[in-house]
Parts: sequence; structure tokens; C-alpha cells
Amino acid sequence: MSIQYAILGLLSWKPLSGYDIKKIISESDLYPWSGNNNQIYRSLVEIHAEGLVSQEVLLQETLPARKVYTITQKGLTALRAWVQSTPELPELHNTFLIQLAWADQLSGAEMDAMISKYAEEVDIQLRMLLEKGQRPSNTPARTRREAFLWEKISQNLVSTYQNELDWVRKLQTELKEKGH
Amino acid sequence: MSIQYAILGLLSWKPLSGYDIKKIISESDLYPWSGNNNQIYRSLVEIHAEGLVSQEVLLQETLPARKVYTITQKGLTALRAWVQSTPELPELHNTFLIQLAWADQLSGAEMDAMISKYAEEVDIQLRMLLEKGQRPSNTPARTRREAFLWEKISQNLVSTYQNELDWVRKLQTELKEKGH
DNA sequence: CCTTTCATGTAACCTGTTACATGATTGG
DNA sequence: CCAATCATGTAACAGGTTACATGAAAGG
Repeated sequence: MSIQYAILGLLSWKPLSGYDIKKIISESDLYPWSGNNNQIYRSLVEIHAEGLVSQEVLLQETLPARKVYTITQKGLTALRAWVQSTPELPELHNTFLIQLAWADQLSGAEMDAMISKYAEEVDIQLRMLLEKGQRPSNTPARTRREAFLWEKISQNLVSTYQNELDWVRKLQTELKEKGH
Repeated sequence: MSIQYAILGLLSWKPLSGYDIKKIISESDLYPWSGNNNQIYRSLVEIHAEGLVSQEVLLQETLPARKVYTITQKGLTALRAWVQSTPELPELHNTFLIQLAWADQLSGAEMDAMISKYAEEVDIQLRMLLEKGQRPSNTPARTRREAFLWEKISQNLVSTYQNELDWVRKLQTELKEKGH
């Protein structure tokens, strides 16, 4: 997929500036991009050139000018088509599994240490996600159904980390029990 | 992380050619790379230049020559250090969630169709993983502990897709029940 | 006083992908 | 006869990251 659709999606919610989009993408756990300027400002120029969004320059007295983008009818249609296009499988990028694959070289204590470190990190991430879920700020809820979908998206992220945490805890206890 | 450590890991198992490594990486679900030539042959040249592996050219009568790489003591030490280095969190790249985020534009039937398509794909992937798990071929098992670790890695992948499937099935039934 | 926020944008770089190039052998 | 397997490698491109550049205002 392309980040352009992610941006188009955000603009289908409400008009936003590049700066706004950057903040949302870099703070959210849903988007797999860092939210760097280069990508976002370029993408906006591109989707503007394609007529998927319109641009409005808001001059401000003291602060720098804001370029606010609004989705067009053409943009809405393009987004709709993309949303219905064949979904991709989630891509799993778990470096820890590759580290674990070659961990037999380590002593029991060393292995325990590396696994504990990972468990700790996953645990922290899970707590952060649950905390964020408490205060639904940046999520659109124009209909009851949309609110429901966003709740489900949040639950997906939580359950993914919860599943990972369960797996790693079980790994820890099994290693201790069996005294491998 | 870098693919170089993934390659070093494989070579800590047994000596392999670039061609072998390419096959393993492109066929396995553990590695998040496509296994394209460019990356692999370049990486091998690099880790060879760093003295992490040694190279042996095996001339074959009819077939093209094989360049077989063997890990060195320096390579084993570097791998060991990497395995113990601070683990990263798993990176979640799930495009479907972003599609779902803007799916409120769709009719009930259209949304049902897109979700079903996703559920179907995840289901197929899960079945394929379970099938692969039945025949443990390409996994090292030099000690009981190593066999255990690889079993756990396989279980991690399975549980991730199983968790995703459970989530999407629940999404389907909840949408039907509530008649959103 | 220093850091953060606002707000846009560019340059240089790194990583990864697809596609191309070569060429013999084996299997359906 | 055509496709796949073996086996290495390169060129062109796409996607993404970090770091740089500017410059005012607000907050601790």
C-alpha cells in the first residue's frame, strides 16, 4: 500500500495540514510510518496534483502559514475503491524471534535475561496501548458504526501485544520447568 | 536490525551458499525479507570483508560453481553479541486495519464482503503455517533446547495468525448481531 | 535562557524491490 | 519443447529515514 491512502483517509475525516498529519501518524500505533516530513509533504503535493485533495493557505498573524488540505469528491471515490480493494495479510516483523532462533549459544542465565528484557518491553507497550484506549481523542466517531470500528481497531492492537506477552511468559515458565 | 545478522545466524547453523540462503529466507515465514539476490549477495560480500565468514569456491562439473560461506570465530562472537542486544518490539504492519478505519463509507454488504475476504486470507495463511509445522525440515535441532526454541518460534507465528483470525471472526459476528 | 511548539520544506542517504543477464541441466 | 532448478551477479528504481534549514512565539 501507499502512505497516500492513509493520508487520504485522515483527510476524509476532516481537513488537516501536513503538520497535523505528521503528528497523527507519528503518534499513532496504527500507522507503520515514522511520519517524517519528506514523505508527508511530498505525498500531499502528489495527491493534490492528482486532484484528490484541494489546498487552502491560511495566513496567520504571528505563526507561519498553514496549508490546509480538504478531500475532494474524486478523493473520496479513490479512497472508497482502495478500502474495498483486496486486503493484504499483516506483515510480521519480529526481530526478537530471529534472535531467539540462534540463542542456543547462550547460557541459561543469559537466555533468561534476553527473554525477560523482551517480556518487559512488550508489557510496557501493552500498558501504554491500554492507557491510550482509555482516552479516545484522535479517533473519528461520526456514526455509531464508525465508533465501533475504531474501538475494534484499538482492540486488535491490544490483543496482538497481549498475545505476544502470553507467548513470551509461557516461554519463560516452560524454560524454567523443563530446566532446558 | 540488519539482514546481515539473519544471514550470520543461518551460517552459524551450517555452511551455506548465497543460493541456499536465498531459498531459506524467501520460503520461511520468520524472515521479513523477500530474499532478493541483490541484498543477499551484497551482504555476503560485506560480512566476508569484515571477516565474519570465510568463503570456499566449490567447482562443479556441470553446474555453476558454488560459493560456500562458513562462519568464523569472529562471526560467532558478533552473532552472540547481537542475539543478546536489546530486543526490538514487533513492528505491526497491518494495512487492513487502515482500510477498516475508513470503511464506514461502505454499505453493510460491502463491509461484510471486505471483512470476509480478509478473514479468508488469514485463515488460509494459518492453515499453511500449521501444515508447515507438521514437517520440521529446515529447522536446526542440535540440542534439545534448540529444538524447543524453534518449536516455540513456530508457535509464535501460529498464535499471531490465530489471534488475528479470532479477532476478525468476532468482528464479523458483532457486526451482524448489532446490525450496525 | 533554553526547550518545545508551530509550520513548511529539502538533501543525502540507506534499504529493499523488481527486473535483467548468463547459461547448463533436469523433468514433465 | 518449455518450465523449473541450479548458481551467480548487476542496474534501475521505489520507499523510507535522518538530518538540515528557517524563524517566530510560548512556556517552564
